[in-house]
Amino acid sequence: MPELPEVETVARGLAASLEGHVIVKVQQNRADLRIPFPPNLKTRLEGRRVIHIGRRAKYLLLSLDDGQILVVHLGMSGSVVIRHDPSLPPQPHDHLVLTADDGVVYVLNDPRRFGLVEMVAADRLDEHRLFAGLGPEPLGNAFNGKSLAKAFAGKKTPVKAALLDQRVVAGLGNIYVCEALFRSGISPLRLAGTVKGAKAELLVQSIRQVLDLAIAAGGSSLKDFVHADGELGYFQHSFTVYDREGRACPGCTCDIAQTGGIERIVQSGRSTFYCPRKQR
DNA sequence: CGGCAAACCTGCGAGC
DNA sequence: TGCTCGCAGGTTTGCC
Repeated sequence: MPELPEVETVARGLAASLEGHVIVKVQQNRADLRIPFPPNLKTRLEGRRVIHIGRRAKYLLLSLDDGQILVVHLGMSGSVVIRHDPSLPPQPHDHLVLTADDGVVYVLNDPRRFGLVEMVAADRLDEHRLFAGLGPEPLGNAFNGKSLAKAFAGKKTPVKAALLDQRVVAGLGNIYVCEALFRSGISPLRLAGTVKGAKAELLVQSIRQVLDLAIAAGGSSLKDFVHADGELGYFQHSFTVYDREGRACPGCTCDIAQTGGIERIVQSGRSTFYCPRKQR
């Protein structure tokens, strides 16, 4: 489900409620998601205070008072929701349930189980296998036209696939890559190595813009994404190309009956939505 | 090494 | 109504 804006939205919602509180009870309902849960997770979490909640790429980071970080990835279908009424019945696919010292309950639910939970020492986070190869944060200072062009240099893969590569830039997924490419007027079929100079700079600005707007909208709620507080994001109403096959391209003045509007193609096994007239 | 398809798993909507 | 098929926001593996 979630790309960077959705994970950022969840992190902010959790921070507002859970930061500063002690985890008093942990209920783990299965042994693994994509990978096994950390051994002795219950023992390692109970009694710990959550001192900070942040995000790196698409990973939620819950910093604990013992120097460890609880790392959570939501995969395609994961969510973390706050359950203020602990008497509510558990839902299918509730895999991990944390109770805080104020009685508030936090539930990790993930039907497809593509997500993961890991425990990492804070001072070793960057060298951990999940984080060691990650590219720069797209909203950070290290990400700019020059650095992106450098990461693209010599790549023969389509720019769409290159932007989905978390080693190039960390946090983009299928939706926001499609949207950013549309904003920059770059065809998803163009080879990454040909995107440089002013084009690379424009692409960087397009990525930043679409992520900023999506975060301000609380992310995108397609099927099942909800904020930690249960609210829906609404950026899906602002999609220009994603999931809009056959619809008019905003800014295209040509006749949609003749052009067919937004097109859907498959690249590396995943849907790409774009306008072949505006994106070159 | 680079690039792509397939695999992991469940749910849902479309179409017959 | 009920079935089958295809597709879904991610990442890793293994093959060419």
